[in-house]
Amino acid sequence: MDKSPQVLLELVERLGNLMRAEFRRAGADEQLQPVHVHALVYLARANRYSNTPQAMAEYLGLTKGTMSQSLLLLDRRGLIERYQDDLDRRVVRLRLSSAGDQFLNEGQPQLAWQQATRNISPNRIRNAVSALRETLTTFQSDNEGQPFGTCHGCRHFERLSARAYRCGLMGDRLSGPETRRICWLYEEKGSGAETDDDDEE
Amino acid sequence: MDKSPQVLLELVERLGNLMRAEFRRAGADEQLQPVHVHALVYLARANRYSNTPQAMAEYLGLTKGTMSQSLLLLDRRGLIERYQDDLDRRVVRLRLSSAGDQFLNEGQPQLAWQQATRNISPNRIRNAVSALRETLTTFQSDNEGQPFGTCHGCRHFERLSARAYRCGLMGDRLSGPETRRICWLYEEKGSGAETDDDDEE
DNA sequence: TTGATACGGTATCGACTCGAAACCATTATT
DNA sequence: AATAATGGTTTCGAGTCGATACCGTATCAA
Repeated sequence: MDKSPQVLLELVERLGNLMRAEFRRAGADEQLQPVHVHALVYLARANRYSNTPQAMAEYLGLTKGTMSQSLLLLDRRGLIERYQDDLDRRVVRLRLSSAGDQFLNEGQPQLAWQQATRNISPNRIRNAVSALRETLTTFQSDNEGQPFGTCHGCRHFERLSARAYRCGLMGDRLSGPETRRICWLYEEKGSGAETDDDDEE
Repeated sequence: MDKSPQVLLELVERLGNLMRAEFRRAGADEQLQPVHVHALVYLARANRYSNTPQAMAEYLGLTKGTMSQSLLLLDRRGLIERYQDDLDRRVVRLRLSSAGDQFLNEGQPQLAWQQATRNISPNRIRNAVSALRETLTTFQSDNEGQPFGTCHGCRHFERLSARAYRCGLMGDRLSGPETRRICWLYEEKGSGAETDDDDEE
């Protein structure tokens, strides 16, 4: 019996804790809690379908009520902007304000992590990524959570031409950069979880 | 420029969040917050030098004040026991009560994780462990955090004979199982962080 | 058209987290 | 013996978080 999975869990948790502490530090100037920083980071990475309170709550593992609270605070602080969706007027859409954008660029919450991985070869990192990604997928399909992936590897992704893409589920055309953002509607392509080296280019 | 480190960070955080949610679920019956469950898990793994509020706070990334609160709660719920150290009467020592032990065995907070890693080969897990461990070490030496390792790989570890061990720092003899518990006083052996396959046997 | 129902989001409540700072014993230093 | 350092506790206030009730909009069925 191998105890490595246990050890891996310990490491993920520990690193997660440290990053949370790091986020706490990064948000201290602006009086932000770690979860707020995390929300901003998410928002900076989310695509057009995923910038709603609901998707965000799902991603961060919070209830919509709690999420609403946090968004209220971020709005008060002027770090995000809320606006109504034209098609469905129940839906609120979110975007970083320029202040929020600036906060992320200046505070660099993820810098400490970049530093921490500096000694590890890209190859080893990629391997770790692939292993953890698989773990995540398994975990989520066990617990019917939302997947949250990028177009690359999504079953709805369609390539129209060399540089034109499209989401088959929503029917929209997508720009190249947009295909690399986090999407709520992501669904694994094949049935078997075949992930060989599907990082990103 | 490779974005893998960024992706790795995202994964670690996401998995960390999910495990936190899992801990929340596991503790719901007993009205425990995730951090309480985590504290119990830590206590079950800590060695004789590391079962104090201070070490625990360090490990979980909390201040001693906050830790004191959580311990109060766990004590009230009868999941841990506190007793005084004989040598230094300022020091409080902690142990799982039988109820706490039972909670961990029944609730199996880590089971979901075990499940999630079932499809990944031991070898890939070991590689991921090694990469993350190195990241952790670098991160900690960047931020002067406590290392928290096991005897294996610690500079104070001494092997007296085939089956007898000793901590050179504290001068105590250690049983085999005890050398595999988490220790607060851990210090990396060499100067270069050479970790090839130093998991555990 | 008109309900009934589902859905996205907000408001309120209570238990709890968390850092900061003050505080209390005990131990170490001088 | 006085002073400082150390391990823990207490207190405070802002905020998290799930649960629940609630509001407005959309969808579905007659």
